[in-house]
Amino acid sequence: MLIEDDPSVREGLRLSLSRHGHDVDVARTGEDGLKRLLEAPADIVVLDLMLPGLDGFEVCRRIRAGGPTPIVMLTARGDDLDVVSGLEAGADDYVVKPVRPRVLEARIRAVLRRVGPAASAVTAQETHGDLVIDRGSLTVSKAGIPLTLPPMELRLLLELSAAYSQVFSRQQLLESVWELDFLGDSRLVDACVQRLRTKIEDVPSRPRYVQTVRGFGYRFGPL
Amino acid sequence: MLIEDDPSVREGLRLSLSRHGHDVDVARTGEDGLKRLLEAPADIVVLDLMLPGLDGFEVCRRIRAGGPTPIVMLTARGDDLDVVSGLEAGADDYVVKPVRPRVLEARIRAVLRRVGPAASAVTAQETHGDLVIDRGSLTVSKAGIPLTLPPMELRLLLELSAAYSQVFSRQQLLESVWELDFLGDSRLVDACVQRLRTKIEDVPSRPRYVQTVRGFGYRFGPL
DNA sequence: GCTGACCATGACCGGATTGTCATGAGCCTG
DNA sequence: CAGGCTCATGACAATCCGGTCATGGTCAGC
Repeated sequence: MLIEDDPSVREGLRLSLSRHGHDVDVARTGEDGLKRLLEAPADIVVLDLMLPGLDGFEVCRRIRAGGPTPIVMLTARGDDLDVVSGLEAGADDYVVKPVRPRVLEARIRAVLRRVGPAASAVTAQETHGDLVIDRGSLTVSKAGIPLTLPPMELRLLLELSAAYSQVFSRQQLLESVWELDFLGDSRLVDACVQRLRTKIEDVPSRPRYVQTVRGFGYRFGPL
Repeated sequence: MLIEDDPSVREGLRLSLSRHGHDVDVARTGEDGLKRLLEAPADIVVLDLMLPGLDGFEVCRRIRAGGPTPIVMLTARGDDLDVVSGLEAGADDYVVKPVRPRVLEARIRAVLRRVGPAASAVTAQETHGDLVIDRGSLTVSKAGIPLTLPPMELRLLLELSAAYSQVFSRQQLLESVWELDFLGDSRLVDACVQRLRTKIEDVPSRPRYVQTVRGFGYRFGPL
């Protein structure tokens, strides 16, 4: 995943990385990058620091909070201080622009070589505020306290959170979570959502995670 | 382990690294460094490229051949080509002199952070609380007392503990542990888990090691 | 061939979970 | 402002699920 706002740099690097055999996904902003990473985790992230909107450091910290995905920072600022703070924000390497594609490629390989074997063993977990969802161990914890969710509620949560901010109709959820194709109306989903909310929300009537979209269905994510 | 021939650079870096809490061993030549690494393996090697005698690249390759010890290259030559060949020789990072101690420190930390968890996984022996699993000798002991586990229970334990905290469905376990592809339901896995628990758990009804994930399967690891 | 350990299977039980329903609150629309 | 639709809430009984046990089969070692 390449997160870079400058179109010429972006396309140049994308081309070069593709040529070296990488399957490259690109994002223009930090928000966009984070969103995509939730949907499709990447093996490594190349992250520009100077981004519109969310700051590169912040993006780095959030990626790091969400999992062990390695990060190579890419920036025009080569101050010692910048390098140090970049690495301390959780980056695995820090490369100063202008960068030759060959060098970036070599550094990416060095990081991937190191990470490679371990990466698969580490569980993928997402963090949303004080809610942590670990898809490997199928555990959910809130503010550090582990929750034990019943199967259906857990499946519902996994399904919703996998597609962050996407709206699901009840019909869709009945099919994907319950594997039923139900004809007609059912309040089944409502009931499950409700039970889930009592466990993961602070104030179930003012949900922060599972939102109701009146007339359509439900959605995972903040307002 | 710091391998550097220039006395002033060597002492400067040694001081700075010590101050940051590292236990630094130094060597003046590549031969010397390699010899010492055999006697006392280091957590990481900082390696100057311009060495008398054995060439830095060669040293790097030999260290790499000997094990997964991470290497940070340190050199005055900052050509793109040098960087690329240094990384391809197996270095984890490549730093160009003159280097600020803080920057080197930050880069060392970044490499160690990444390597840390993997390095300890090298041994064939895992310890989980008072339970020790040795994959080499296929022995398991609890609180120092060796246990003799029947084949199936042992295989189950090895399989589950290999992917720490990962959830396995009964179906998956039947395939990976029993090498059956069973259609439909069977209490086989449950029964084996139960027998295993009576041996490795203090309180089988409150397991610390093999957890039930209701509706999904089993998992090795704490809640 | 005998013996004992180990393994697979099925039945059963208790408790957690779930789907349904009735009721009431909340929100748009006319 | 009232009506109607949508959703939240709480209760309840049927169901599902996993733990436990008893039984019989298989295998290795003696």
